[in-house]
Amino acid sequence: MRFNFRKNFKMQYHFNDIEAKWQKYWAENETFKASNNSDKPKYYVLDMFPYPSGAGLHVGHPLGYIASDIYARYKRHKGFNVLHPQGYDSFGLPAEQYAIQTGQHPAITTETNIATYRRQLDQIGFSFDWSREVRTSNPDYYKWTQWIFIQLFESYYCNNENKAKDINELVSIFSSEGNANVNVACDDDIEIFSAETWNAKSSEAQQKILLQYRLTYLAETEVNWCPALGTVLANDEIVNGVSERGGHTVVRKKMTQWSMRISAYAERLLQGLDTIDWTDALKETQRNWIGKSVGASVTFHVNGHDDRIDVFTTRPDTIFGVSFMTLAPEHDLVSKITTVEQKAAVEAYIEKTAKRSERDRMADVKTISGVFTGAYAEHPFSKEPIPIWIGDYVLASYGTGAVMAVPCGDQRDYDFAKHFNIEIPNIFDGIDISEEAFASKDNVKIANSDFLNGMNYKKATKRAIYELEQLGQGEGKTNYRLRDAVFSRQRYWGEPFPVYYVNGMPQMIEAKHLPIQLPEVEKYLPTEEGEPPLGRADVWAWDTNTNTVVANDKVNNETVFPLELNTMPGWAGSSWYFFRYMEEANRDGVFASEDALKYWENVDLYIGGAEHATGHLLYARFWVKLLKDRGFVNVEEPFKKLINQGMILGTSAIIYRVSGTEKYVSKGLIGDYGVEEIRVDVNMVNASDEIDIEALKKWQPQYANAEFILEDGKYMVGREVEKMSKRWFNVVNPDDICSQYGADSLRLYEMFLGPLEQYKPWNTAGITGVHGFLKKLWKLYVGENGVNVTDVEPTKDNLKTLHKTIKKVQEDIENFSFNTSVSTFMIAVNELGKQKCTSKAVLEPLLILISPYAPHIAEELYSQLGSSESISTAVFPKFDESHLVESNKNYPISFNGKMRFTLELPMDMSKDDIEKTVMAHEKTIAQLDGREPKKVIVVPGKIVNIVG
RNA sequence: GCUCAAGUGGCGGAAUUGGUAGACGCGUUGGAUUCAAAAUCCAAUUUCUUCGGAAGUGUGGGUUCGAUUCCCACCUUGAGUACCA
Repeated sequence: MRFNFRKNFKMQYHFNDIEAKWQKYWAENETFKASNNSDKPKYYVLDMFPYPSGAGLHVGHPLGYIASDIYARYKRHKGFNVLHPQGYDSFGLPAEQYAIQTGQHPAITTETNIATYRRQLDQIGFSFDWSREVRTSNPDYYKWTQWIFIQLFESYYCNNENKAKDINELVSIFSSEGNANVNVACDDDIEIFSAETWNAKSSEAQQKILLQYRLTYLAETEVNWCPALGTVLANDEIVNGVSERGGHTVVRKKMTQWSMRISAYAERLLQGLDTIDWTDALKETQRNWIGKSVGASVTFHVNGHDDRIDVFTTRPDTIFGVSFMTLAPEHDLVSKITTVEQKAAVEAYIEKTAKRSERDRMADVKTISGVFTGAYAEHPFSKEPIPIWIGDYVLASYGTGAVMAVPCGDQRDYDFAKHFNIEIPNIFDGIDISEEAFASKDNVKIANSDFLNGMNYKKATKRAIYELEQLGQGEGKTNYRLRDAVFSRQRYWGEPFPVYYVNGMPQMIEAKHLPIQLPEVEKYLPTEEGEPPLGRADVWAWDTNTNTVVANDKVNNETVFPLELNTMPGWAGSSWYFFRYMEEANRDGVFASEDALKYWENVDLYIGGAEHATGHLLYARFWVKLLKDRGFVNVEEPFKKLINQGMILGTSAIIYRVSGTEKYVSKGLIGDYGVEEIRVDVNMVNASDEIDIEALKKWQPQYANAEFILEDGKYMVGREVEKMSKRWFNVVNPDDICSQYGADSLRLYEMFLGPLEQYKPWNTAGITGVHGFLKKLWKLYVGENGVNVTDVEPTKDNLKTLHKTIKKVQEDIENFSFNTSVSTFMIAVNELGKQKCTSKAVLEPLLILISPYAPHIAEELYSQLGSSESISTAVFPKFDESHLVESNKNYPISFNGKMRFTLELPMDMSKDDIEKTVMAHEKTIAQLDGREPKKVIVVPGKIVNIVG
C-alpha cells in the first residue's frame, strides 16, 4: 500500500520540483547563452528593461516578457541564433526619494531590488541570456552613456548632407569663410560673422558661439520646473500640465540647462517611421509629437519702428484676410512697440497672464483675453496698417510666438475679433462667415485678395509665397512642434556629466578618463543655496593635471575646476542599452565592438508598454541616428518591429458595510440597506466570488468581531475591474501563483487571458483551466505505471490532430496571437486523449510545439521520452498538409443566409450533384414549404445557400 | 474639439481572405466516484419557444445569394492629443 502510494506520487505532475530542476539545468548549462559567432541567421528579441522598484513584480508585469520569451524560444526551434537579454534601468527617482527619507544609499536599495526582481524573473523560467545583463547605474555602463554625451557635444547637424558631423569641420568653415552660408541646425538668434571676426574672437567667445550649434548644448532656456520634485522636466514627463510622477504642479522658469538638439532630426525621425514595423497608433503618436506643418514665414514691418515681426502660417493664401496680429504676452517686441497710452493696460495684462500656470491656461480655453499694444504693422501687399494685439491664446513656445490673424479663416482669430470688435474681412468667395470662421481648404475660391482672386488653396498658396519672396518678406517654411529636450536633472541618482567648467564655459573630459563616478554625499537633497544634490559633494572637482576627480578645496580655476552639478535624465541610459547587450565579453574596450554591432545590427522584435511613445522610443531613435551619422553603428533605426502589450488590470473585491454599523451584508442582499463599499484583499475570494470570512477576520482587526449577513450561508463580494494597485488590495503576486500552480500555469494563463495588445482583467479563479490542462497533458504521457508512450505507428486521426495543431500554433506565434494557441493545445490534448494516442511520433513533436509556452513540463516529458538534450535544441515540427485532406465535407445548408441544417457530402462531388442532392433532401423540402427557390448558391467545399 | 482603437453569452474571449456565430476556458446546473471533502470524470449551459422552430454580434440604414467581418450615420467606452497659427 505504502509502496503503491509512493509509486503513484512519483507519476504525478509535481510542477514545483520539475520547474526548479529545469531552471537549475538551464542556468548550469547556459542553455540560452547567445553566441556572436554562428552560422545560423540572427534574431534579436528584446523587452523594455524594467526599473527595479521596491514593490517587486505583480502578475501584470511579466505579460510582455512571457510573450517575448515564447517568441524567442520559437525562433530557436526555427533555427535562429537568438539574442534574448535582460537588464535593469536602475537609475531613477523612487530610489532617490527613498534615500532622502531613510538616508540609505540608492545603490544599496537598487541592489536589493534587483535581487528580488532576478529571483522573481527566474522562477517564471525565462530564456534570458543573463551573461549580457546591463544595469544603467553601473559605472561600467554609464561610462559609455557619458561617452555618447561627448559625441553629441562634438557634433553639429548639417542640413545639406542631412547628417551630424564633427564640430571641428564647422570650426574650420568658420575660420575660413564665417557662418553666412552654412546651412546647419542651430539656435534661432545667431549673429552673422565673417571669417575675420571669428578668428579675432577670444576662445571663450568662440566656445559660446559653438554652443549654439552643438547637438547637446548649454543654454538659458525656458524650462518646466517642478518645485515639489525640485527638478526640471522634459515635455514628455508632463501630463495635463502636471508632473507625470506624483502629479505636482509645473511652472515655466528660465534656467541654464543642457539640452539635446533633437529638433535637428525632426524630419528624419518622421521619415524613419515609414521604414519600421510599428503599430499605426504608435507611429501616429510620434507623428503628432513631431508635429510637422508646412506653410510660410511672413515678415511684417512695424510702423514707426525698425523692428519686424516674423510669423509662421499654414495659410499664406489667406494673407489678404489679415485684420490684426497677435503676439504672445512673452514676445520680446511687446515692451518695445507698446505705445505710451497702452503701456499700463499691456503691463497689467502681462502680469496677469504670468501668474496663470500653464495648466490654468490650458484648462481655460474659452475665456478670450488680450489687449491692444497701440502699435500697427504694415500689410506686406496692401500696405494697410494692421493693429498689433497681445493675447495668451498665442503660445510663446510654438512657431515665432506671433500670428497673423485671419478671422474669417481661423476660429480662434474669429472669436478674438468678435470679442474685441475687430473687423472680419471675408476673402472666401460665396461663403457665409456671419456665424463662424471657414477653416476648410477645400472647394473654395479666394476673393477680395488682389492677385490671388479666383484661385484655389493650392494655387494661391504657391503664388502668395512667390510674391512674398519677391518682396523679400517671406518664404515657404516647414515648422515642427518637436522641441529640443532638456537634458539636465537636479538629482543625485543619475549619470554625472563628464563636464567641468572653465570661466563658466563647459569642457568635456577626455573619453579615456571615463567613467566619472557619482560622488558620495551625506544627504540626497538640494543644497541650502538651491544647487542640485551634487553640490553637497566634497570631492567633486576636476584636476586637469592628474585627470582625476579631486577635493573641492583644490579648485583654483587654473588647473583644478568645478564639475557639473546636474545629472542626466532617466532616458539617457535607456537610449542605447540595446547595443550594449550585443557585446559578449571584453566590454571595457568600446561601447560595443564593431563585429558585434555588425552581426546583431538592431532589435528585430521589441516588446514593451505604449507609455514610452514620446519619450524613450523617440530619444532612442534620435541617439541611434546620431551614432550612425558619426560612424559608430550601422543602423538607422533601433527597433524594427515593436509591439505594445496591454496592461493587466486587477479585479477588486468589494464588501458592503451597513452604514454606521459593524455589519457587512452579502452582495445579493444589499436591497434597501444604505451601504458603503469597502475593498478587501482579492486573495481571500474564491472563483465563485465567495469570500473566506475566517481569512477576512484575521486580515484586519476591524473584521474580527464584525457581523456578516450571509446569503445561502455564503458572503458574496462585488467586483470591480481597475488598475492593479496596493490601495485597491487587488495585487496578485506571481510568487504565489508559481508556488500554487507553477510557472508553466502562470505563463499559459497570462497568454490565455486575451490578445497581447489588449487591456484585460486578471482573475486568479480562471487559472484552474490552464492548470487542469497541464495535468491532462502530463497524464497523456505518464500513466500510473510510468511513461506510456510507445513506438506504435500513429493513426490517421493522431496525425490529423498533430498537423492541425502545428499549422495553427505556427500561424498564431507569427501573428502574436498567443491566446488562441493555448486553446489549440487544449483541443489537441483533449482529442489525443480521446483517441488514446500513445505514439511517440505524435507526442514528441507536440511537446516541441508546447515548449515555448510551457517550457518546464515540456523539458521534463521530453527527457522522460528519452532525449538527453534540452528541448530548446529541437527543430520545430514540419507541417504536412496531406494529413488534413478530407474526403467528406459537412456542408452547412442555409436558407436566405441562415444555416438550418448540415449535410455530409463527398468533397469531390460536383456543383450540380450537390445542388441536386440538397434540393431532393427532405429537410430542404420542409424548409421551402412548397415555395419555389429563386436561386441556389453552391460554393463547393464551403456552403450551400438557397434563396427564396 | 481632433485622432485612433474597441463594443459578441453571467465572465475572459474565438470566428486570420465576407461562407455553420459563441471555439477554448472560467462560472453555473445536474450526475458519477467518495463515509465526507479535495481531486477526477460525464452531461448541459446565447435567448425565446406551442419543442416544429424562431430571433440574435451597441443602434439605425446600405451593399451582397450570404455581413461579427465591407460602406454610411449615430450611441457608448477606452487611449492619445490639443488655443500648434
